[in-house]
Amino acid sequence: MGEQESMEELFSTNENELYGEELTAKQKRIVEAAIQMFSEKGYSSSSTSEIAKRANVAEGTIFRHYKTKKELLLAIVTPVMSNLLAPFIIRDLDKVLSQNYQCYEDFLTAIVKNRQVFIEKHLSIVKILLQEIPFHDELRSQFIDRIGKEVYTRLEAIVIHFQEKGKLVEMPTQSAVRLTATTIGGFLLTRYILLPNNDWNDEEELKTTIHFIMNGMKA
Amino acid sequence: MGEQESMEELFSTNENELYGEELTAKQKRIVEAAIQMFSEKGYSSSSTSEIAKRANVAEGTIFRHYKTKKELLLAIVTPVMSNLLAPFIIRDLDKVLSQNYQCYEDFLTAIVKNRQVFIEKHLSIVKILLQEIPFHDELRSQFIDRIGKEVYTRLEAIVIHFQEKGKLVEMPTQSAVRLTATTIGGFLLTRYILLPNNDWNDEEELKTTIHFIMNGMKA
Amino acid sequence: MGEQESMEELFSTNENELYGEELTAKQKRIVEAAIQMFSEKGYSSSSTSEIAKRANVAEGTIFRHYKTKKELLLAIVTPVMSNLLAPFIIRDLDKVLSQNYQCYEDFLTAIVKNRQVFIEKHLSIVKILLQEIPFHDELRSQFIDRIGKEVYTRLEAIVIHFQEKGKLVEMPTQSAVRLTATTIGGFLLTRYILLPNNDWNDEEELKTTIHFIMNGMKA
Amino acid sequence: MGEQESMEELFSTNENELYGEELTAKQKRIVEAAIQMFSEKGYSSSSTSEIAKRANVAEGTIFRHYKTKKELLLAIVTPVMSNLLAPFIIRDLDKVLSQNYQCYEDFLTAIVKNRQVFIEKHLSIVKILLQEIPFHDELRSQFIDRIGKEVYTRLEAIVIHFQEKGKLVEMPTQSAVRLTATTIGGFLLTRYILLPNNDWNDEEELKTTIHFIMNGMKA
DNA sequence: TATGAATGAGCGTTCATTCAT
DNA sequence: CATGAATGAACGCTCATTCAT
Repeated sequence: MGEQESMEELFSTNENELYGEELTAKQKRIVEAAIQMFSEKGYSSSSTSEIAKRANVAEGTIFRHYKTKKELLLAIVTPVMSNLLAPFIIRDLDKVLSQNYQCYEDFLTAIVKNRQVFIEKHLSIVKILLQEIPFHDELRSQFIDRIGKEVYTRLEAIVIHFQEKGKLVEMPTQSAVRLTATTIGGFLLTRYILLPNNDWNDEEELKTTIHFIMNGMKA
Repeated sequence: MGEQESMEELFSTNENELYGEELTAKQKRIVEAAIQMFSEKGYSSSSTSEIAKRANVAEGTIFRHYKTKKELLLAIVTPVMSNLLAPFIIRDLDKVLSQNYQCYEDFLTAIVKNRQVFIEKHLSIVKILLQEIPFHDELRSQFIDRIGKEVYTRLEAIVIHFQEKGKLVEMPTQSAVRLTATTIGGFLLTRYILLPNNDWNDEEELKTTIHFIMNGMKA
Repeated sequence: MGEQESMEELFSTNENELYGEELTAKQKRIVEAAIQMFSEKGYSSSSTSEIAKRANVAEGTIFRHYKTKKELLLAIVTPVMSNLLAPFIIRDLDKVLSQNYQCYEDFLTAIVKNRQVFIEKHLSIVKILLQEIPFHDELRSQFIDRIGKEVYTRLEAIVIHFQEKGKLVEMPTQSAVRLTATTIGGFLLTRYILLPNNDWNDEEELKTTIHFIMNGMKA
Repeated sequence: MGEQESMEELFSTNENELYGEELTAKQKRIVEAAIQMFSEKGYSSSSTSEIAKRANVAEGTIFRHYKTKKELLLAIVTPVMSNLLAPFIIRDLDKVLSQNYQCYEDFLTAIVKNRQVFIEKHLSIVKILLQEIPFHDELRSQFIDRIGKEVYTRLEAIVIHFQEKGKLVEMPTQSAVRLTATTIGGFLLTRYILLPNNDWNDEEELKTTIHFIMNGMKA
């Protein structure tokens, strides 16, 4: 109970502050219009003129706040990217590791649930991020170098932890990490991007997915 | 043994014939230049004038062969899409099902290996396909309706087959299918799109992945 | 005398307001350049890029004010079309009819003089209008349905009026109208379009033309 | 009677020979397709590629027979232009003049009827000619200098002839010519170009028109 | 700070014409 | 003689960005 709570806390992100209070009303409208357009038609097929129209703002106003169209993209996408995998980067992650086996399942469950809330809230932006990562070096390097690697390191630590306890099959750590990550990632991708229109029983589905991972990694 | 061979045959695609012999030399150069550009900068950030330049062809020549830029995209991407998941659509898939447990692993192994060859050969196009599916209704509906659903039906048949034999945990069929599909899909995505620069031991990795699925789905 | 004056008033058009005051300086230059080009080389042989050059304006500027090249054409041509035959549509035309025979000649004289002033002022545009009517449904239907038919009705009323007074030969009304209209129209066409370079004695020519009509329609 | 006949002969044009026998089957199809397109959408909005398509001929074939698109236009339009006013240029026109007053009406009637047949046969080409004359110096100068002036001279001779006989009002010859020419021209223009869809009683209408001219020119 | 008119480079596409087959 | 692939200039139009107000 107390554990649950503390974990929830652990991974919580104050989403209200993705973009700070410093955004003016017009800026907010610009950002919202841009998110809408970018996710609908893609970044490079969206025109600043239509963004301005949807935001009910003069075209020049966009460029007062964001020097270029690309800067607007980055302003939208980087905070989400930073926060998306934030829970894995938290310092006291280690504490979690010191807990017992059941808690590993709980840990996975909690983290996935938490990320689902986050993704649901920022689904459009997540889509934009996935779309644009391949074409913008800043995004890609930030994602891979800063975020991907950190997450990998954390997950590696977890896996080693459980492998040492003899609870996980002897497989290359890298594979174990990848299997966990891609299973969860695959689930989230399917759930929110590929087949969002299926009628998902989220509770059930999550349980199954975690079970599948645990089973798969067992000896 | 003989089985292996026949299966290999079963799933083989004559990649040389993705685009028939009917392509002229210039057409080939156009298609190649377009593939290069689309995968580098994305479809809508690629200009027909630069494609022409790279193909060493007059811009008008592109439009003699493809009425529009979009038609060029589709000409590149649809054959790959059709063939990508073709092995799952083969009629005598059912025969495979009548075989024993070990053969299921073999079946998965064979199919993944085969798809790896295909993907490696057409990696750029696969990337383009993934990028553009969200923005082109023709692509999306073709992918989901015609291909996705067929594959799902086949995989469902396989899963039910093994569930009936009592070899698979009692989980919702849909989940079982999704877990298999997303695990393999997740592996391929990671292997070729997200982290292609890792130094992968493909043989080992595949074995682990299959094992993981089999384990995960066991009771 | 006083009558003459009031009639002159009756048919006067404030040509200064063909295009309202709302046109900016650049817009005026665009419109003028377009009129020049369209009348010189025809609408579809005039390029927006050369119009821009002649107007000393960036090409994009044209499209800020007129969504398409065709919209530019219509913006130029429709006000002239509306005003060209406007005098025939005036409500109190009937009053004119209640006057005596001499006044009919005066009426024709006044109307033709008035239209000559208008045509001289907008000659280029009238040429464009005549050229483009066959190829633009909006123009043709507007000209025939809205304007042509109204004018016809008015002229018909006049002719019937004088036929009832026994002053005109018994001919099919339609023919009488056509003869009047085509005689005047033929004169204007010859005067301004076909042989504008003849040295015309306008005063004399008009008198002769009216006399010709009056004579021709007499019993 | 014999007179009538000889006049009919006088003005007859062997329309079959507008374009000589030397046209190959493909050339005929090209010319026909071009006439269709030019009159539908105008010369400069018609593309050689669509003309080729409609003629069921390769695009290159057009340029084998006509060096340029413009040459094709001229090949279509000049024979019609030459023949359109041909009757006025005939040498023995003078003979006609030596005849009496009734014959003048007959003369006008015969000439108009004859030209109606010609126009009906080549209506599309006449339309093209009218459209394109303002934009092609060759056409305009040929029309004005060679044809217009000749016709004018002939008509002038006729008018002077009748004025000398005291049968026509003393008006400037130029005006008299113009009135005749524009009345007939105005009729033909209205009949075939402006309001071809009215249900015309050609016989009646022609009689009225001629009467109108005769009346108008009487003292 | 916010505007929106103005820009001119660049877009996808069409064009009349050429020429090897 | 006929073809149609190839051309590259020119087309109408859109774009991200600038800047005077």
